Amino acid sequence: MAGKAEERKQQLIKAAFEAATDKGYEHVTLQDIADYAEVSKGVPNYYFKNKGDVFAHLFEWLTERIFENESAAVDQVETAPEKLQAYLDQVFISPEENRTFYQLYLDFLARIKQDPAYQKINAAFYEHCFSIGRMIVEQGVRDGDFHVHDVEQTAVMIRAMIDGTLLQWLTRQEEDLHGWYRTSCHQGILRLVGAQ
Amino acid sequence: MAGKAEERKQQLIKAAFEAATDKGYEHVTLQDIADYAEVSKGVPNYYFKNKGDVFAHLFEWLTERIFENESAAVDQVETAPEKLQAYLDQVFISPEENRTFYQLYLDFLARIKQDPAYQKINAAFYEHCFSIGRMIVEQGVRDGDFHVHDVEQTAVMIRAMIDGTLLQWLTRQEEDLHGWYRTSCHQGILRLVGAQ
DNA sequence: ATAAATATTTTGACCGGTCAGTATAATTTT
DNA sequence: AAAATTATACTGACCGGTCAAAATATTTAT
Repeated sequence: MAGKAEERKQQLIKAAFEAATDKGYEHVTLQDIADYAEVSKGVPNYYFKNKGDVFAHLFEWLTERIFENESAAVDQVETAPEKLQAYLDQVFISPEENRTFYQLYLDFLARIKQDPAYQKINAAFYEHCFSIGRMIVEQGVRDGDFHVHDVEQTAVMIRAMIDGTLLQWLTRQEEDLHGWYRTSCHQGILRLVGAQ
Repeated sequence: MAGKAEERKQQLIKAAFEAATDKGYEHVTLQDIADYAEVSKGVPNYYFKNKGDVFAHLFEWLTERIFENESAAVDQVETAPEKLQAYLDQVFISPEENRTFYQLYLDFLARIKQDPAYQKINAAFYEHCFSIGRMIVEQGVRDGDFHVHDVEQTAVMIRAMIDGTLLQWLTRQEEDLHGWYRTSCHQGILRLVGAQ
């Protein structure tokens, strides 16, 4: 059945994710993916065009999952400042959880230039992120909590702030900075949106 | 001579840089480096421990060059707002020049986790960047142009803003966004530093 | 219901090719 | 000539992708 094949694909994507978090994206071989999924070497090639195709699907899965988590977090509170807080709490959910996800995301970012498929997936992810930011800013302006000239620009800058902060936190492997980066990012964004 | 060996190393690093901008970091082989330097295959291994060592030196060279350019730009003007402007003009100097440098930088960032040597080089680069930001913010506060509570935090957030913006611009390969990102980043930072 | 036929999925050996690193020979420099 | 440098050939490991055969599931025929 088609459902069965889809399940297998999901299993392989999950295996690729685990292999990548263990060994680092670039060192993952088709054999690794098969091993982690507990199937034989030929299986990944049976369900996917090639290795890159597996990773493209993983990238898609990863960005969709990040977006869904962020989106769900924002939806659970009412006011714009609360939504912003919830958004950032989700982005900086915990050092352990963040690290695997965003390290892998960074691996993909570095390869976007080479692969149009990655580019497309990332464009969709950005659009999703911008939509969260736009929604929060619009509501904040409407409620008089925020003050901005250009909602779209602000939404884009909010994501730039988040990505830049996460990037720094990831690449400075110093201890304990996680909480500091979360509050710094929060305060920075509050300034971006002209909160009082 | 020691100077001669240093020159050769520089030639090889330059070759690695050109090969990487042409073919993409991950596809560069030792043979490529030799070819671009117009020497034979054995030479890179004679002057460097191994391939990773060549790239570590390239990373160092790259980040130092970025920092020097930014630093020089800032030094050419007087006031804090002017320095900020000059800083960003240098960061967003032109789509073509930026793209090769920052694409390669992004490649390195993705590999920091795997390689302590890369991590160290990047830590030094960040420290340099923060020092530029700190200096501008301190002067701005002193002159009454800027208003911030925490200079250090602001310096770090300025770089996060820059990196996040560059990252977005790089990965959204849409045309013409370069100028828009420059002004957006500028306006965002002006809010971060409490200008007006 | 059972057997036979067919379709799908899985296996793992294998191939072609790449590449980092090595060893040694040739060349240049001192 | 001795040392340093460069050129070239080679090695061994690795890996992506293929494929024929085996195993399993599904359908059809009796």
